Amino acid sequence: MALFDLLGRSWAMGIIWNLNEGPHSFRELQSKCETVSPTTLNTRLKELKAVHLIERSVKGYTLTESGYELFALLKPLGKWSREWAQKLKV
Amino acid sequence: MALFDLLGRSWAMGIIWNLNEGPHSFRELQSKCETVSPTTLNTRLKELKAVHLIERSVKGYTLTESGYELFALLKPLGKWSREWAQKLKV
DNA sequence: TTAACTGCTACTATATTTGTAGCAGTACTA
DNA sequence: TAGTACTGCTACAAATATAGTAGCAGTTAA
Repeated sequence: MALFDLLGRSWAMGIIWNLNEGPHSFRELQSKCETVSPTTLNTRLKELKAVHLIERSVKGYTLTESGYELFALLKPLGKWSREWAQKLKV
Repeated sequence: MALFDLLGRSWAMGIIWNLNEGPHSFRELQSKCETVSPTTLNTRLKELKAVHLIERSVKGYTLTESGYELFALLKPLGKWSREWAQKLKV
């Protein structure tokens, strides 16, 4: 349940989702996650670093091996959510 | 991203996770999610009902068909998180 | 030296969550 | 009939999390 606690915080999954596309700088993440405040972004990044899901490299923030594993599990949610959104509209 | 916004709220995933085991009453959910306040629980239940992921039956709150689909996608996270927790301890 | 970046912090305002108490309804039992 | 014990849920204040804006200190390049 600790995972749900971690992921169930604002932008945690959004950050992981965006980092899958490759390394991103702090400001890049800020613009990708449009309404995230720098305060929250920094807090989330610290938390994700602390549990080794992301790390800082020269190129910016990147997913660790574990981070990629987690993304792989999250990925199907993307497709499902689009189908689910369709159903809701009807 | 609307899905991440919805799931990225406190206890949203915990509720879905617990409801997979079968119908639960309000008070049962409250005791399963130990530190959830009734205010938040009720808010979350309303939100999940609004998007038809859960519904109320005679036996209590239950997952809808969509809800079960979503749980199926979330399920692998349980196994993964245990392995991940192991790594962190080392 | 200046300009334009970078990651990040400080600060206040607003939103969310907690924690506790308790109400109104239903079912059962004495 | 009155009492007890449940139920889902609401009210309210305190604590916490997030947003939004401004700007600092550092690096890079002209």
